[in-house]
Amino acid sequence: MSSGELPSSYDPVAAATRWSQAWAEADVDRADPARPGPAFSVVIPPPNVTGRLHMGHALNNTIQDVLVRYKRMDGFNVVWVPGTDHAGIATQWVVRRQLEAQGIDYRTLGREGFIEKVWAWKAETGGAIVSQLKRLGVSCDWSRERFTMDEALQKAVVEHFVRLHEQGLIYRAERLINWDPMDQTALSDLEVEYAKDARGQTKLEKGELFKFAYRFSDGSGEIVVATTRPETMLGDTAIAVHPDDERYKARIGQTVDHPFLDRKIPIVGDAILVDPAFGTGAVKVTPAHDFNDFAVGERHNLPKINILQPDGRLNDVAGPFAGLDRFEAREAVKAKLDELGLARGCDEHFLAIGRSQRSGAIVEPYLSTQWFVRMKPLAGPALAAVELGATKFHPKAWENLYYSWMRNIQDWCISRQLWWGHRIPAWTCDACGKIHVARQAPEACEGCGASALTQDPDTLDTWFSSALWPFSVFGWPDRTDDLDRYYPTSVLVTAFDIIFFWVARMMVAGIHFTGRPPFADVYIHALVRDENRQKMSKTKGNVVDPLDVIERTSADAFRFTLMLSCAQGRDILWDEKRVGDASRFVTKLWQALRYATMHAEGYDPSAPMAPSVYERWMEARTGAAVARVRDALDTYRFNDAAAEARAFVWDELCDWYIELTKPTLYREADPAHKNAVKHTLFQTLGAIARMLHPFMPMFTEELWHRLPSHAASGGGLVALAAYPKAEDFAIDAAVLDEVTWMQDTVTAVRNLRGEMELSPRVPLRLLVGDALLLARLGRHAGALEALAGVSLEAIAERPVGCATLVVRGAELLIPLEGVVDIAEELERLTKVIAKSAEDLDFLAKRLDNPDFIARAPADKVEELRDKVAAASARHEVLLRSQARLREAQ
RNA sequence: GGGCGGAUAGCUCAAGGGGAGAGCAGCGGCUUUACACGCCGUUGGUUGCAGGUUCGAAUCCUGUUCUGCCCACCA
Repeated sequence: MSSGELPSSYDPVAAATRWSQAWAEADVDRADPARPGPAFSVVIPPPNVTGRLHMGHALNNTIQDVLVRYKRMDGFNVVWVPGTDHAGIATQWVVRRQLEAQGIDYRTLGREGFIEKVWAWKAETGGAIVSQLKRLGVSCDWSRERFTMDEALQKAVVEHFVRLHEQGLIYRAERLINWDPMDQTALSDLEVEYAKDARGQTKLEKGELFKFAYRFSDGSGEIVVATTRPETMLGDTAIAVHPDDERYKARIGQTVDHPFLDRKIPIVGDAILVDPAFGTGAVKVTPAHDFNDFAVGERHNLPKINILQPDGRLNDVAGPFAGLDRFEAREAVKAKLDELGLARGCDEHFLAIGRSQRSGAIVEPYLSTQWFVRMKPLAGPALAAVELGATKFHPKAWENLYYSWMRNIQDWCISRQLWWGHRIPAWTCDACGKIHVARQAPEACEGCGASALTQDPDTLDTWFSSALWPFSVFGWPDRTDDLDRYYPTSVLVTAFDIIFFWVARMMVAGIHFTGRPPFADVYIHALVRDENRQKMSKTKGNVVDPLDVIERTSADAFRFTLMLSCAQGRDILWDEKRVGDASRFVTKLWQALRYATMHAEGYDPSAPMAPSVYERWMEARTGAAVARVRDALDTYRFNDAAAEARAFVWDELCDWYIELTKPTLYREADPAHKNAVKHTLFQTLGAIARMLHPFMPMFTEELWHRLPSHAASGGGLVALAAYPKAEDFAIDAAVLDEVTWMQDTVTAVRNLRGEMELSPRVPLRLLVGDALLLARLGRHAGALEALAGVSLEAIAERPVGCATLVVRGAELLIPLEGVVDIAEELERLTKVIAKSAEDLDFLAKRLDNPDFIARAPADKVEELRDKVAAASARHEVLLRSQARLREAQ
């Protein structure tokens, strides 16, 4: 591209298409295990195939892209695997609703027919999130895109299931599980959520505690129980009391009659379940419909009577109530008890009600035969991996959450009564009922030899396949070059809300199947909330669409905003205004480039260069900035990295260096010096393009190619250029000191102008008495003229009526005749002196403290002595000036 | 009922034992030949509160208040 005349503003839309094409042509994203360099591998947290890009995705993927681009430029063999998750329940729902909208009941299609519809839907709209991701400018290796229902990944899931089963870690059992009566499927404990009250604090909902009496079979009175779910009394098989409760102790072993059903119910003593102080101290026990009661049933060998159908209606066991919905039945049972004179009142009560994460239906504890993973033995090594530091969380505080979950882990219910998902690799013999778990459908029953076997109709929890993601995407269970080269992965970037669902389960599966934890680092990032600290959600209507933001601004500005906001351990409060800040930064940098290109003419990288102290200063500052940005990136402090880079560009390059180049570039000057100035400008901008590329990939590519030095430096894409290293830049302490001194002088003059409200147009003279000082300052005459509007002059004798500046203990005078009157300067000086006295006092007091001298480290004492000396000298100079000024008055 | 964060300028956040910083907002100057999406200068803080440790505390310890979150089977 020709560098010619630069447009006055950056065109993000053109840049996006131009550079994403260029990257694709150059195979920038493409990973090749055969290439050299240490591996840096990342697997994307696969978004749901039903998903649309939201702020969380944008943040999550920008972070990964920053890391991936940084490491790629830094010589690593990088792979970033993208993909999507089949999201069993969510996807089945979406397609089901779509069919319903066309008047089709999905069940009429049959299993095969429905699944075909899902695949058709996926082919048509399922890739939306992928193309949305691309607009962020992320550099995933799209040739490796995976879907958790891909054939290869299905094979991995089968292997996962079969091996765990062989090892006795997967079992089938009748248990009380969480049942969603709306979707009619089992759920894991994690998929059950509890409502939050207005404050979002507690999760109790208003309900009632209904009391009713059971009459003893022998007619010797009644016992009153309290319940929040009266309808479950149809499944009661015991009444529990505390064994030490004097009221009921003697009743243990006796029975009561069920009022509607032909059933005698025993009184049992159970110290674990019963709190004598709560309710009536007697608890009805329904082992088939309550987790606590189930445990009581196990302890006392009680029958478990299921009163529900899968759809939440009562079954035949419920006798007169059969066919009623569970909530209708509740009222009917209460009415009936009342009618029989057994109701004993009702108290208001607050309780936790579990709802399905997906459907929102109130979850029912339900007796059912399902598949489970025995988690305890699997959790041990996964726990140890973090404890021993083989996998590290950033920020570290999240390890606590991981530990607490892993240490109290329960068995995982993995079967789902859904059609869409990984089918369970288990077959039941039609003849004898024997169950076969196998990689392929068995030819014949191992028990009776019959050939008719039926595959388990259920599918697996989506997370059962996600758990394999870090190695299934590389070809596991086969041994592949990818697996050798890229597993374990380097870092997992995700939000805290799926630490249990996903991170913990990947740790478990990864260690169990490969012997190694799946990632070295886990970076947990923040949630993006709205400006009122509310979670973004469709129902609240406060969702900000990342694509809208990109359209209004640019992907580069958007990404930079996210990174500037990305402080560890804090949520991000979204404020569109901040994208404006980032856009201004893009513009600022663009303008700096414009300035550089304006002066490109005559630049010759092979011609002689005569750099001044300012060129060497710029180089040194660049090296320091590179070091700071690298350090921040290496420790996942993205906000610091972005802020350091911005401060460097704005405060050092633009506000100082570019201004310092003007006297040289706009006037006649030594050609070798001019050449060096241009060289430094281009070099610095080139370093900035590379430094910022991970944050703003398209803009920096544009910048890189527009640099007049681009062709000369060999061309190529910045995406493939080397990330700058601090050691590439010479850092000379004397140079830094010299320029800082000049800057202090300029700032002192500007400060005076500000205080005096003197326009920069008003020329001032800067008088120096000391010949040595004058010689030194003389080297910066051009800078002082350009930046502070002062001309240097030697004086033999101090003129009357001068403003005084003290820079590094030296007195500089500015004659005020005809500019401001002496009284005004006296007033200013008095303020300055007051401050100076305060400073000196503060420092001297500390030095006067004998304890400080005695106990503080020697270097701190020395440091303070120097400070006191400097402050004291400055103060003296100021006082003398004041005295002289008073005389002059 | 357990556990984990957070509280610093008007706002959003830095500083993790040595005179509290940035961006935005505010105020006062600048139509300076890259940029008014700009430049220069500048106001603003008893670091939630109360104790303690230390020569020295925003920083470490104890308590406390507010605030956000996670886990848990109280009928």
